[in-house]
Amino acid sequence: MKYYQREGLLPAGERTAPNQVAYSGEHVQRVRLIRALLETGGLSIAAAKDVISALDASDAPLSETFEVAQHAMSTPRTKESEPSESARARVAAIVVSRGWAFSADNPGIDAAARALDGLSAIGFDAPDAYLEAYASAAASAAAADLRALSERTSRDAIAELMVVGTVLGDPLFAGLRRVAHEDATHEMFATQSPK
Amino acid sequence: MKYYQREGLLPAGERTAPNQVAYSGEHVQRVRLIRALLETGGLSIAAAKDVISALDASDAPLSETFEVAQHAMSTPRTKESEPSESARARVAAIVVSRGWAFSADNPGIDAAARALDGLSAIGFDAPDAYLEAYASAAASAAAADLRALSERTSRDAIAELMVVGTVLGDPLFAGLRRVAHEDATHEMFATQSPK
DNA sequence: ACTATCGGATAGTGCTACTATCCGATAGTG
DNA sequence: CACTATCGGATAGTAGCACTATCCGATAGT
Repeated sequence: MKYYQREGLLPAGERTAPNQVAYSGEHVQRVRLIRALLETGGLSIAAAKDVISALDASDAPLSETFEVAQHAMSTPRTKESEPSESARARVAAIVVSRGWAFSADNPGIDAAARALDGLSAIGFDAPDAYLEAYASAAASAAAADLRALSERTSRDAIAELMVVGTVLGDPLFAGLRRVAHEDATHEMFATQSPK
Repeated sequence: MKYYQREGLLPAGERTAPNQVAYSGEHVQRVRLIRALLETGGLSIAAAKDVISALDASDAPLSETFEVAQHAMSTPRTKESEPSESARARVAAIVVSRGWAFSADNPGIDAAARALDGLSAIGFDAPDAYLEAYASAAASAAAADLRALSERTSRDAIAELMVVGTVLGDPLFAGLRRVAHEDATHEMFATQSPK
């Protein structure tokens, strides 16, 4: 906690006396947020710092705040190698066919392309139907994110949800997909008894 | 590379002479797979080792192989705290309402619950519609995974795709969701010029 | 006055994922 | 057949990250 303050993640508490500091409920919430970003979102301290300072910069335009969140997520813990050009083209093709507007340097393209490269390392060249299913799942999730955003009124509340939702949406999906997998395999290997 | 051999991720090459070793194309595929697991999948060396030794254990039952993959993904880089009981209940309710069969200790439940906790740390209590959207996205992805599996014939090929697909499906989705986000925000902030 | 506690600063720790160096032996070359 | 260059293998060292422990001076309470 003193460590987080040092790193600039957590503001100092309110001075009540020269050697006493009081922490409000807001601080507690902030700590929870930091831990969620670090543990659940898998961000590094540096990335989390970028995210929370974007949250606190209430005067920055929303689009900029969003970019910070996108960027924080693509700060990998281990260095990432370049995806193959064919995988990138594959992803771009699927995305274009869905009519999405995107810029060529969107790091999501590379991230998806790297996943495709990994799959082809075991000889699985993802068919269009597979990619389409994932793209459509991603579109549904993104649409849900947007709807959630539109229900908030204040600029700060929108910025917060935008940033945190960007980071925490992935683990939310990942967890649910794992449960869905278990359900699917229950049917596949009917050997184990259900629930 | 020698490091990977030391850690048991990569088998030794074929001896051609007492001090010469030849590497086949299989080795380079294996290296690609390892790097995909580590960099793209975000696994630790230890988790990747579990995964690849599960792949090589061709005689283990498929359900067991699958569990190894599930477990490897839930080996976090930073220690994870317990999710709140209410968030767990929330996830369980959504999952039950979809009629999924799952065991109470499925780590996906906790992962999703932690994400929910993080969201509520900024005052966002995910509405049912939001969770439903993510659950349905997860179901579609899981179904696509299953279909891909069913197109492979040999037991080894199925095990491989099961394990690697479990690990790499998340980053694939994550990348695509980020592109979808950019598309969505393009419409939201019509200030920047498209493409 | 006296001690106990607090905030703040500095230095140290444990872990992970590599990387560099050394060494003895063999492969290729004249 | 000698000589050097290279190779695999083993051991030790490194860099970065996320903390954690210790010290210190000052103030709060008795």
